[in-house]
Amino acid sequence: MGWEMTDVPELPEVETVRRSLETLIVDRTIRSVDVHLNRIVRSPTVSEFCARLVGQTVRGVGRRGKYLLIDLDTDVLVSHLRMEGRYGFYSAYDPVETHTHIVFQFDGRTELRYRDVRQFGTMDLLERPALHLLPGLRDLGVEPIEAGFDGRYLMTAFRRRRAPVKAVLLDQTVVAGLGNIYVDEALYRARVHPERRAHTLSAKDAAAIASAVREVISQAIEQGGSSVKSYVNGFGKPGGYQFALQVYGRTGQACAGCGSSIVKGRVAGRGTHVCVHCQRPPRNATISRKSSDVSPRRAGVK
DNA sequence: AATGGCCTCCGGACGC
DNA sequence: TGCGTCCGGAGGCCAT
Repeated sequence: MGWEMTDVPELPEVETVRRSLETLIVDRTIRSVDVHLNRIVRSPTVSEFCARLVGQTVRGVGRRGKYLLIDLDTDVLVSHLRMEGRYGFYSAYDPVETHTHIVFQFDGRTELRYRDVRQFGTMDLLERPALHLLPGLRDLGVEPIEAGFDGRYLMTAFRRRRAPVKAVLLDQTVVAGLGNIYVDEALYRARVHPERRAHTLSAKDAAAIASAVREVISQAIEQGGSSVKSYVNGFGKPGGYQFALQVYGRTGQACAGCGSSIVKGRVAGRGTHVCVHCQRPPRNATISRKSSDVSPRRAGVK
């Protein structure tokens, strides 16, 4: 696993976790719950969280955007991995790894463990009818790989937004589940510079972005995502999509299309990877050909 | 009122 | 080695 990448679970990685969990925990009954780090549990109180979970059986595992939805008898456990949350399925005798914050014990000496180095992940336990009230989950926009997400939909969102297109694509109320990696990848494939103001984009740009998003996300799902960190040990194979990445993490390397160097800068407060030759910078762009002449900090030479 | 941008949470990685 | 800085998803806050 020497090719483990430092990245954050986005839709494809969460979907990969969902599929793994589905095979591992559906039909299992929770016998006890240990919470070692209270901050992960946002609602209800930690004691109620544990008490209500005990005795419930997992009926299914869903996903909406980057949220995992663990369906129980009467409740739904809503889990967001944020930066580095991950699940693992273990024997109760397996040594407990560092940063293990929550443990769900099942029958037969098996456990689902939640680990999270950054401690940013969250869990909420809600009764099923209250699911649509949870802030964040409640406000999500369309799923990028479902009907309704297309150039026209994006154009409607773009028209009223003056922010950089990257910021709009990262806005979960517009599209659910995109994060830094796949936005950079999709914009590269659509040949749109991330600093373009959304409202200046043409319908053609919006259509190109929509199809690039769909393509990147569906291919990443097929490959099991590109985040090794979010896999479920033993089952979900490590993702393979990192080998398909064209710009993310390739600072200083050659663009596959034109051979010029991939440049890294900052847009919407995020590290942003661009081929300034294939993605024409708008006027006043901070990531432009000029800035690309300044030597990159590190060429990822292998 | 809605929008955009900045700050916060945290600790590992990295630079000096 | 030791210390400071950086990084980021989403929620909170504030200015416009």
